[in-house]
Amino acid sequence: MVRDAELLAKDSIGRRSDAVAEALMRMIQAGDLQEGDRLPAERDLMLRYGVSRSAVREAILALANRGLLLTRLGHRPIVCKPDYEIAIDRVGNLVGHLVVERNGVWNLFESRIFFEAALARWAASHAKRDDIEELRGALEANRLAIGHSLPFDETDAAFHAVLYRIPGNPIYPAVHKAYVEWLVQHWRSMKRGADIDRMNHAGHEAIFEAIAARDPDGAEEALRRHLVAAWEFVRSTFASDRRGRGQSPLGEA
Amino acid sequence: MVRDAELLAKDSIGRRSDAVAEALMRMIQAGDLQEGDRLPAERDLMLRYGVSRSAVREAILALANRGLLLTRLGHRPIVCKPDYEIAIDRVGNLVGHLVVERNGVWNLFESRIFFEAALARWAASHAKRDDIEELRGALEANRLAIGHSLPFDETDAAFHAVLYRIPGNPIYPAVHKAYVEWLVQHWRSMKRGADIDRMNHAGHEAIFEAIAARDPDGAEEALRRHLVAAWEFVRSTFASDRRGRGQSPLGEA
DNA sequence: GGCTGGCGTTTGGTCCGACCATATGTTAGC
DNA sequence: GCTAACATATGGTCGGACCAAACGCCAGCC
Repeated sequence: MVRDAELLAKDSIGRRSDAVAEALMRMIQAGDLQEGDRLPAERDLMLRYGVSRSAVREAILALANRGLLLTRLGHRPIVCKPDYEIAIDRVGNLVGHLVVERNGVWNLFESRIFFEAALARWAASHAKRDDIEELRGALEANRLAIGHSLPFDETDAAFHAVLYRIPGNPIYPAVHKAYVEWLVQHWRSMKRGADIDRMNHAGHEAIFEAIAARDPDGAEEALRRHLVAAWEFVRSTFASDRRGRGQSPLGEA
Repeated sequence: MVRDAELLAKDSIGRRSDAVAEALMRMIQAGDLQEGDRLPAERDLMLRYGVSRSAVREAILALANRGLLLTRLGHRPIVCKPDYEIAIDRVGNLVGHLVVERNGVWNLFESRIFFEAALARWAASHAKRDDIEELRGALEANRLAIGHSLPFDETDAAFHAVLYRIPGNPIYPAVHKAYVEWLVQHWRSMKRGADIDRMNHAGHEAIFEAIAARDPDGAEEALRRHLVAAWEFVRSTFASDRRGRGQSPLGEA
């Protein structure tokens, strides 16, 4: 029994469960608990730290809420080092609350336009030949899916995903995934025809052409046009949230 | 007693506490519980929903972890609608885990350079006269703080903050706050002289001049130079995390 | 011998009742 | 009228009990 060695500081002022959670977090960060390892059982921990099971449970719950642990009934909790996607996932439910407020969805979408415009510019300046080919492939797949809503949406997202992947920073694909998840709810259940698909595909094509032509300004403008058009088409689906005031994503030009 | 009306679905499959949490969340989202309102007492809720106090507590804890409730000992929990800052705050502790891994800090900083470069470009294209004046004021305050580490850092952050504020999207200032919080730990306790301050101020000045001159390309390049220089100066402070492979933020030019 | 089924063990999920610590409101005493 | 002690409300902790899902072991069957 390592009880004495791992005793909690008795003078800690906060909740016991916080102290336990911190102790566990230190163990994880220090590497005593590797990713995939199973945590000691609740009843063991309560002996080890000299607290009740309630405190242990609340600590485990807190870490699970932060994505550091994965709990299943009947299983010991599993240590689960979070990646950027999980990190953004955790904040996802909060975003759900934020977007209900005035302009919430627009703010979110505007940030996407802003970020993605910068990505398009970057791609036009720095994309390697392989990147361009990948983009071309995604564009072609998108073209073939015209008229089939579900596959079109998937290839649509895949095309944009390439843009997020090109800079090589693992944070960006996670951001993209977050945008897709948070925004997709707002144009679900939309009946649309192949003409809309064609419009979007044309937008993708213009973006691709500008990037392939190494034209940053053109790439950014094409992307802004594409996303703004998509927004204009879709914003009728939620009457409660309008663009309202705010600068146009296309600028004053 | 409204017990019957608010009974939980008995056929719910997950944990009881999750069901309670969801019920509370719906009440918050529906506006039955306004921001600042106090939640019913735990003992009331356990009667209302017909579950034990443990379940109620775990539900409250989960919502508190997500930032929807603010709990104090002896007080009833207070409903606390999260803003973007809180949302990003919640994900903050996770980032602490992420940056310890290889290139973690660099990935984070690179994303900041990327985002802020786009902000500089935007400012050069769209900043209003008031925005420019605000930027000029921040620059001047920064100049006056040269040689005084703490005030200089503050005015430094304030200068950059103006860039995040100019587009008018409330998400961006929250992102800036997050960057500052996450990255500041990595160049804390750095002894530096006024010459370093002068270098950073010169960087700010170059950014301001380009924005004031309505030169997007120049603004972006000045900002990249400034941040990359700051990075190069600071990265010696943590030997375990290097830039490693990855494209230069200045491009191949 | 190998697969399969059942049974006991482990372990998380829930409940109950009690007590403690802190904050607030109330009242008795000066 | 002000202050201090008391009562009340409320979250935090505890210990024990039981339930349900998952796992592991072992016997029995093909």
